[in-house]
Amino acid sequence: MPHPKVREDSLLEALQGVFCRHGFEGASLSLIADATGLQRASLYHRFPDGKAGMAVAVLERVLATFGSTVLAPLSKPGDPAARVRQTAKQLGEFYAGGKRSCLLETLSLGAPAPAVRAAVQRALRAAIDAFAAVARECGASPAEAARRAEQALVEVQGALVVARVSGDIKPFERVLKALPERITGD
Amino acid sequence: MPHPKVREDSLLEALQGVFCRHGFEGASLSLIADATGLQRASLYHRFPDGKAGMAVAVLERVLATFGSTVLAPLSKPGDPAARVRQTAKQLGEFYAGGKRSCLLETLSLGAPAPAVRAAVQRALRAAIDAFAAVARECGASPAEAARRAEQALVEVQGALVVARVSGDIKPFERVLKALPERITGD
DNA sequence: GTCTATAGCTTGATAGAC
DNA sequence: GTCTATCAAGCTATAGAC
Repeated sequence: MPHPKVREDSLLEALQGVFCRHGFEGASLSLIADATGLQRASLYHRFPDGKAGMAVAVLERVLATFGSTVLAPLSKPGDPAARVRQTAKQLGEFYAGGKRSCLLETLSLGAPAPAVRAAVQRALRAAIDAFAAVARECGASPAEAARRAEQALVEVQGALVVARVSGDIKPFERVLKALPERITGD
Repeated sequence: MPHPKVREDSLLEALQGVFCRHGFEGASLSLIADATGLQRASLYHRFPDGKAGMAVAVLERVLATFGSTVLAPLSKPGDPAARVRQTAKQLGEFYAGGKRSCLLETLSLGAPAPAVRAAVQRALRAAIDAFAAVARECGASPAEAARRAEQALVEVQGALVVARVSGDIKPFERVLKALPERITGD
């Protein structure tokens, strides 16, 4: 593809926005066409598997960028607490300070295609594993590390939902601030 | 209405299930008709405002039953911690042990009608206020009580999302177990 | 690689018989 | 109060020109 009208990256970014705001069933192709600037037929050329293929592609790209930006500090050397603080900061940017919903939530609603479900689960697993690895470094047992990582994910997801419903991002900010101690165990 | 084919209560219960699983945009009238056993036209007779009216009716009914069962222990006399424990137990049943999503989450996705948005916000506010009142009884300042109540809601919502994505209800069970100390402050 | 055009179905909602 | 029948508009997806 020498001259795509819309580059892969901005295409996926626009797709992400729509899936983020409307979920899988709510993301109609008209909405997607408007957001991407491509016609329906062009979208099917880029994503032969249709809407499900678009969702999987978005999830895979998010998993990649999420890993290389948000989760990257977690697997670097240095003080664990400082690394988690850095990741908390990245999380704040990734979710636009709490104003953006998480694809794992929005794309898991309804009856998504099996490929979408699987991609969502992979992404959640990756995030949990990354947090758990840091907790282990802090001396937690495997079971305890998993518990802390899951709790961290629970709080982030919950804060995003509460923020969407209430319009109040303060709970999200508090969750991010408390994130390091949730992982290190104080 | 002397002889409705489907009684108001079971009608709303079926509606709740569909909105719960699919959200507002994903809950099509065909899905709703199948779940309720009524034809589309009959649904419009019962809910002249259409799908938005159905969602609001479900939210109002849930707010009522939620208040009279789940939140009721919170406003009774007696040991605050014991009352929150009772509410945690009720929460577990209300959300089917973590296998059922929360309407506040599913109905806030997409671009719901203003009336739906408002009903969702009212319900969230009622839950937060009920928890905050107990926290105040335990000696928390208004600001601290609000913080604890919001944190409790955040954890419940987050655990339900994680449970839906991963199929693992253990984080939800842990959240319920920790709920009393979240409110009382230990 | 993108487009216009269209197929075929489903959507939310209404009209009117019973 | 529920139904069948229907509407216009929306939907996902495809065909084929450029």
